[in-house]
Amino acid sequence: MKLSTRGKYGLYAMYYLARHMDDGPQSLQSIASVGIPKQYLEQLLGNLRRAGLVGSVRGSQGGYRIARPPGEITVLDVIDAMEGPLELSDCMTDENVCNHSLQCPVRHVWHRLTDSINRELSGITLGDMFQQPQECEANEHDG
Amino acid sequence: MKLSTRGKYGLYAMYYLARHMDDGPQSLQSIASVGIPKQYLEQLLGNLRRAGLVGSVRGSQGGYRIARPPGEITVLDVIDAMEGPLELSDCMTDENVCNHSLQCPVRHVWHRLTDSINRELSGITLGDMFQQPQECEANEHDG
DNA sequence: CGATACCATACTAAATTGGTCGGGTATCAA
DNA sequence: TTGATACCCGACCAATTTAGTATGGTATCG
Repeated sequence: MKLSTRGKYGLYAMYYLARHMDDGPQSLQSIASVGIPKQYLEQLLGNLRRAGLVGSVRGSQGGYRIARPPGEITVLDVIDAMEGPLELSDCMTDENVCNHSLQCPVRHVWHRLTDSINRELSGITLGDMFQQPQECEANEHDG
Repeated sequence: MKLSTRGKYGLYAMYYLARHMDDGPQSLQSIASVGIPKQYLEQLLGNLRRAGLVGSVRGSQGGYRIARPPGEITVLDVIDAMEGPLELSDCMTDENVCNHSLQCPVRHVWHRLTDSINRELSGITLGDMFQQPQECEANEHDG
């Protein structure tokens, strides 16, 4: 069971924008400098923009900025935008995959797990992440 | 964010074996009858066997049986056996992916989420699942 | 010995992941 | 108006994973 790197990259990017929210629009180049492939990040920022989490300014001196205060954006918002909504199994959303859905004990477990994950992630905002003060690189450097 | 069907199938199989623990070894055929492709399930049961969650009896009249009482097997045991241990990101296990791992706010979020998931899943046993009494088919039928 | 049933490995098609590429469009500044 | 900057967008790609299939083997019972 793994998350894709999209969630991680998206969270890095949002955290970066949260920390630079008073510095004007941040270029893709500068956001990518934490260690994310630039053209890949561009796609990911498109998702964040369409989800309403960041705004963008085109043209020279343009870039991205966070759309709401860091305390009003949760980690769940970011992960949902990057990886799509949490759907542990088809039987959670597709009514006719299973003919006893509502009584299914497996489905019941999935439901509990879904709630638990959503509760945890919606309880952490980008602002909360500032409690852990250090910057972080997205991937390896030598040294 | 999705789980593979392996976790679901594995949980179906374990639940079935838990309910038939006093009926002697259950053949692959009979376990598969809840709606899991037989040869695929065979692989999955191999994982459960190697994880020590089920025992098998070869030969005629053989089959699989649950290795411990249902109250002593958690959903986490099953999911771990089927999908491998929960590893949300490489940076959780690989020390040199990120050079500021311990201070990384993203890593901190991943850590909280990992704990939350493991806590939830280890708090549910196969025995607990009997509280939801109905059998359930693993996939679609007509009707 | 032969039917039953588990064991093991290899193979496959389709989907997903983690990018890359190439060309567009908006904006600013000279 | 032109050119540089920088976002926008869809297509493409290799590698991996997923969800099975196929095939042959091995153990056990009767």
